[in-house]
Amino acid sequence: MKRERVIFIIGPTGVGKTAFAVELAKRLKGEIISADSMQAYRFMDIMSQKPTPGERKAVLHHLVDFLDIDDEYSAAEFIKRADPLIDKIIKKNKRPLVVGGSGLYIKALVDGLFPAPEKDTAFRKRLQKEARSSGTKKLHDRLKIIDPEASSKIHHNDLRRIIRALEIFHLTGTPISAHKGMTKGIKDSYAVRLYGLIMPRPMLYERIEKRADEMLEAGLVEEVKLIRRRDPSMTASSSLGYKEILGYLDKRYSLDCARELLKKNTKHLAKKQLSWFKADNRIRWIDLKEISQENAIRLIVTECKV
RNA sequence: GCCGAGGUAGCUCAGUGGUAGAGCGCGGCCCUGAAAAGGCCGGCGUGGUCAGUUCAAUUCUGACCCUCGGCA
Repeated sequence: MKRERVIFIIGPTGVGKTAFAVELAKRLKGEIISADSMQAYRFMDIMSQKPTPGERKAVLHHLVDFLDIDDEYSAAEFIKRADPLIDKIIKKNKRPLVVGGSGLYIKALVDGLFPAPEKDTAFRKRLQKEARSSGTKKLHDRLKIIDPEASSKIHHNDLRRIIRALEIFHLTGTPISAHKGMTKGIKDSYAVRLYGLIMPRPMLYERIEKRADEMLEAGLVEEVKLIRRRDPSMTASSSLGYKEILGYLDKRYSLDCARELLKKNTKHLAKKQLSWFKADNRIRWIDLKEISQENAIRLIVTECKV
C-alpha cells in the first residue's frame, strides 16, 4: 500500500517558514498544521508572528489561535491534536504540511513520544523546594540509584530533567529509561518528508533584528500588557518577547534595552534550533541564499508528484 | 595649556615583578508532557607605543600617543 506523504517545513525562527509554507500549500492543495507552541495562543499575535489574515484565508491553518493565555501547552498536547488532523486532512484529499521550529514538537510527531503520565505539579514543587534547600546534586544522586542509565545521560545541573525522570518513576514505578524506545510516531504510517529552511547566519540574524523592530512598531508592548492581565500560563509566559518587554514595563530597563534583549535572545533561539536540527540527518536542507523560494517550492512540488 | 583618571579578549572590567582572568557577547553541543523552556563545553590576547631598571615587566620608572573628567 502506498503511504500518504506528509511534508514538514522546519527551520530556525526568522528564515521565513510561514510565507514559504503558505506558498507551497497553495500549489499542493495543502493545509498547514502549525508545530509552534506560541502561535497556538490567542492574543499572542505579534510576538509569535502568526500568519497574516490574508495567509490564513488563502490556506487553512490548524493549531493556531486556539488556546487561552492561561492554558498550558506541551509537545504531548501538540501531537495529541496534530496526529488525528493529519488523517483528517488526507481524507479531505488535501496535503498535510507541518510547519514549525520546535525540534521537540517535530520529533515528537514524527517519531512519537513514549506513553507517560502527565506532569504532577505537586511532586515537582516538592522536589524543586528540595533542590533549593539541599542541592540539585542530591536529586541527581537519587536518580542514580533508581535509574543509573538516565542519570548518566542527564547532567547533574539539569534540574528540570532530573525532576522529570524522578517523576516518571514516582508515577509509574518504572524508570524513565525503560520507557524510551517504546514509541510510535507518524513515520510508521506515513511517508514523512522533512525540508529544512536555512540561510547564512549573518543573513538570518539581520532578518531577526529587523523583525524585532517591526514587532515593536506593530505594538508588541501593548500586546504584552494585555497578556499580562490575563495571567499567562507557564508555557505562554515563556514566550520570547513577553519576558523582555515585561522587564521594560516593570521599569527594570529601557525600551531600547528590551529591544536589544529581544534581538539577542531570538538569535540565541535560532542558534539552538539549528543545533537541534543539524543532528537529524533525515532533513533535506534548502539554503534560501542559494536557491530562490520560488525554485525551492517548485522542487518540492515536483518531488511530491513522484 | 594645566591638573586628575585611565589605556589588558569583540564589549565592560579585575588582577599579578616570573608573559593574564571574569561577566557578557560569540561559537559548539545535549535534549521525550514548560522546548520561544532547561542544561553542558570553549579564552595566546602585539597587555597603547618606545626606552630604562631588573636574572625577569603587563605589573616599577621616564618620554610620547590616545581617551575621559575638571580648570583655564
